[in-house]
Amino acid sequence: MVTIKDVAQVAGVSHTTVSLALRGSSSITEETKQKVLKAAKRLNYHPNHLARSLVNGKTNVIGVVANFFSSNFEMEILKGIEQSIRASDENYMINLFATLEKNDKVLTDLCLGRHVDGVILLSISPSPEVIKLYSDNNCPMIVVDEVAEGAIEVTMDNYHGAYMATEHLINSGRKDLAIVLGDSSRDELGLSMKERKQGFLQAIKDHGLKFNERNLFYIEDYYFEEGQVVFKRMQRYGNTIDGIFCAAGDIVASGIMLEAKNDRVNIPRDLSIIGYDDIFSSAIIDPPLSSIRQPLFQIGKNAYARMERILNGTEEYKPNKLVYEPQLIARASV
Amino acid sequence: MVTIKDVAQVAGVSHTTVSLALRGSSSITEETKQKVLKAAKRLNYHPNHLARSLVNGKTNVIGVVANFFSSNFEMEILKGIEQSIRASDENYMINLFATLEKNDKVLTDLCLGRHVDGVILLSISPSPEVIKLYSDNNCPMIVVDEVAEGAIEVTMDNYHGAYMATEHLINSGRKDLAIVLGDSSRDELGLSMKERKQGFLQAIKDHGLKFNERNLFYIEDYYFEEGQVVFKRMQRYGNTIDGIFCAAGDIVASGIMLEAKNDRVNIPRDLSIIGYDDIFSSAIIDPPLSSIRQPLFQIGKNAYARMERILNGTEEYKPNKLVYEPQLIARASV
DNA sequence: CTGAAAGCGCTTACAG
DNA sequence: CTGAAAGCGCTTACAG
Repeated sequence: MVTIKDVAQVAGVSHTTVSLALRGSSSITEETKQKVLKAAKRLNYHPNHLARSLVNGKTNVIGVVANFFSSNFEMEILKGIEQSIRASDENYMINLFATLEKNDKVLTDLCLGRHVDGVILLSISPSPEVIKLYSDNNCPMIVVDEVAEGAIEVTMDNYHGAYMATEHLINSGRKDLAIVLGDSSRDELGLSMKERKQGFLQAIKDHGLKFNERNLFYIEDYYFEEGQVVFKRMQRYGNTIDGIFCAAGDIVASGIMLEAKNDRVNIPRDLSIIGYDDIFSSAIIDPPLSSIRQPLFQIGKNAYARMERILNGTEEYKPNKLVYEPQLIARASV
Repeated sequence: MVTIKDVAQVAGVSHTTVSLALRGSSSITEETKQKVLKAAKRLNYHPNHLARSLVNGKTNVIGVVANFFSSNFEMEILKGIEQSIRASDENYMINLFATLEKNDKVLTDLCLGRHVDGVILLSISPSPEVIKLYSDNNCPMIVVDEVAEGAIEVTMDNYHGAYMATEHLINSGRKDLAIVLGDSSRDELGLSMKERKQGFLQAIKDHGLKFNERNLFYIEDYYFEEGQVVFKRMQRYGNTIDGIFCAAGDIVASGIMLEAKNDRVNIPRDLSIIGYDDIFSSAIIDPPLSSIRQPLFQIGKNAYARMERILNGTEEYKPNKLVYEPQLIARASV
């Protein structure tokens, strides 16, 4: 392994000079600088990032933490982050951490173990202790889609989205509504699901309808197949459901639709359904699926750009809240 | 920031002892060990990973490099990797690097800058120099979906997949076939696209048909919308195309189908189409899209598990080749 | 303009 | 069983 000392030896200077020259210090002659650069090139020298970070106190990596990265929500946000990285000429690395349980442990280690300069959490809810830890350690934290008093909170108006979706069902004459919620944390509903449930219930109430608790369904992993299972569960008792708000998203909604089709249930004649996320396929399935669109790409893009500005000192780190608005996309499934 | 010395002071021992105790050295009394653990806990001590890695010479991170992570191919592989991580009790971190150009630069820096202990490349083709660099530095490299003589190569039989797809079209009576290729590298076709093209042409030849060069189409970003554009391009000249092999994947194929529908072209009566990847929505769009399925999830799972075994010494790192077989999923679009 | 020294926070022989 | 010392590869005052 070639180190700064090897370069120094070849260039015939001290390793201090190499360090200075390599980072373009103005106190180095153009001549010695060239010597150093040439030697570095010849030896194919690359600074050891660990050593550098250890003394600098910064790692140049931004951590992105989520329960998983393989679902549509995370994927769209990642797309935005990627685009932002490309548009920038800074050089932060993105470190993805998938963590199902023990969030606090991972987050604590990320910060205190000096793995990252800042973090972006996706649908992860940090405890107040962790938030304080980050704040005490000057490690900026942007939390997307969850509550995090004391950090930068970026949320979508899920209440409003759900309200619109539900109203859309009601306006088309549906009366016996069901809701499908996603519950990946396995103990408590995440922020967005909580809000969607509230929006759904409120819309029902505001329109003088009643909600039957039996019409509350849960899925866990946001898989297509879970939608199929949910539909079967719906059929178990004398089913009078005529409208489904699939708050768990379009993929699950698609599964419900396929099973409904197999079961000769005509959508939207016998049953209306609306999803969430407006994924690309929703426009081309049969019938096209109504949905609620969220600006996930933008959110990812902005979150990264902001983190970058905070880390390079262009913007001050100041905990606050930012809410994005969803949009109803009405299609033939309702 | 609390360091090992702070813990030592509180525990009333030397920092050496702390280091030993924390990692469960057998040469430490149970008593002092407890003292140390208590002190560490009280101070909320977390070892600085940078310092630790610097002296260990290993980082405990595995780099996953791709052009982007937001497409279906990468997503499915990521799913597999995630599952593998969860099934394991080792503690490697996954570092995702998205890099459009200058692959070699990134890869060199990853290795020489000691960012990672090993890398998994997705559809990224490393130069022979880089492969040698990794090998010289004892940094294992697994390359998925590309050529990499001297590293572990994991590929899918794209030639065979394309051949099956094309034959499927031909068997249903199609004669004037088109192919849509993805070309994200912007200079040379990637391995899988090259192979798919060959399989396609060979099948045509083997069945005594002819290929019209005009029927060769390219897209760049694997976007749904590009499929729509491609279909419009197909319509430009007196179109006699009656079968499309969308080697660029199901998302693009879906775009083609939507545009065809809008144009009152009946699938499969007037036009057959088959995609690649068998994404979840292919089963529910109208009509259901034939496709070629690849075991991406398995590939991701196995690649990670293997890397882990190599890094912890359970398996020897030995460059070789592994080929996975694709599977034809016939649906109504052909 | 350049170099010797100290230090970042850890681990690992080596004494005792 | 425990501690003093050296060292990982770098950067940053501080002299000269």
